[in-house]
Amino acid sequence: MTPEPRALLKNAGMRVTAPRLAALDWLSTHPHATADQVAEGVRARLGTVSTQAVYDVLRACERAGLLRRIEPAGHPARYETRTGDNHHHLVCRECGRTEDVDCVHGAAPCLEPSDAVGFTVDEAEVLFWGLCPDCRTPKEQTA
Amino acid sequence: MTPEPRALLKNAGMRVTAPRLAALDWLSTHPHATADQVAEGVRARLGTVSTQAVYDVLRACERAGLLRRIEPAGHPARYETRTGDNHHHLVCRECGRTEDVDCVHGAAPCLEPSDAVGFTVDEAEVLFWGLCPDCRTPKEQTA
DNA sequence: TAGCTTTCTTGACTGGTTCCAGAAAACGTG
DNA sequence: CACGTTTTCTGGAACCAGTCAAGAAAGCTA
Repeated sequence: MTPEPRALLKNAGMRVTAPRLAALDWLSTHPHATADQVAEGVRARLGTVSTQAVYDVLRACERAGLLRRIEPAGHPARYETRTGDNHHHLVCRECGRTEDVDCVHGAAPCLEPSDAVGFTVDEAEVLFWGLCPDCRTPKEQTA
Repeated sequence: MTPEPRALLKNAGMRVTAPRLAALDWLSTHPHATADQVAEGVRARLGTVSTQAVYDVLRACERAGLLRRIEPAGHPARYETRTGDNHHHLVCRECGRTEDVDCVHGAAPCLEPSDAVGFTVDEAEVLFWGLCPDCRTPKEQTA
């Protein structure tokens, strides 16, 4: 996956810009990063990049299906390059650390609500909430 | 459910205040309302109530287990009096309208992640995303 | 490389929510 | 039912992630 950021962008009919390459590249090695973290990673490679540019890049790539965005309640959004499979996530209530969880029930999990009351459902999102090993320790975290 | 707001508060060891009663009462007939909507409902009954008071009431009741809070990505939080059973939700991407969905797989659904990588999981949240009947019509919504 | 289009920069701004201080009210007692 | 204590309410400022706006600077096509 993420065979080549440059190729991914071209295939999606998007312009190949330095911030986009840097963001995709960095996310491929740092999954589940926040916009802020992506900005840092991109800046470490390119120098100055505006916050706005980072948000634009992330949104453009998300719309093109190159990135998937996860928005755990109470935490800033996170991004990952693993798209296509609707895998699930494990989120730490404390620090927001996010990990992948493969689907429990085969490929398409609880994808079908028992009663959609007229809704057109296009996605089932499953989030597992808990504490990561670091935050479970009795130390006094930010709480 | 919501047998008696007053009794619920007492049982939880909480003080019985007018805003709390009004909020609980209003939510019992208007599930999945936002904080703003609760504020309106409460004010319609009591007159002036500060926004802060509403948030405090909601948070206090949430902590006491009297209310459950749902935070769909990109939409303000919503509250409901139906607690205890970990039922799921159907959310409209457009307007944020939220409906209950009973668990597909018996009582506890996909509650067990296949691999928790050291996390202590305490909740599995399932959100079904789609469009509600009103937003699915070909009209030009906010898109 | 001319030229159009898309993307980046800068900076101000928003909405939802929380924090803070002080004032007011509700509770449990006697 | 007056008391002191505890808790909540008020009003305003602050917060954060994320967005909007204008213009400048790049990328892509010819």
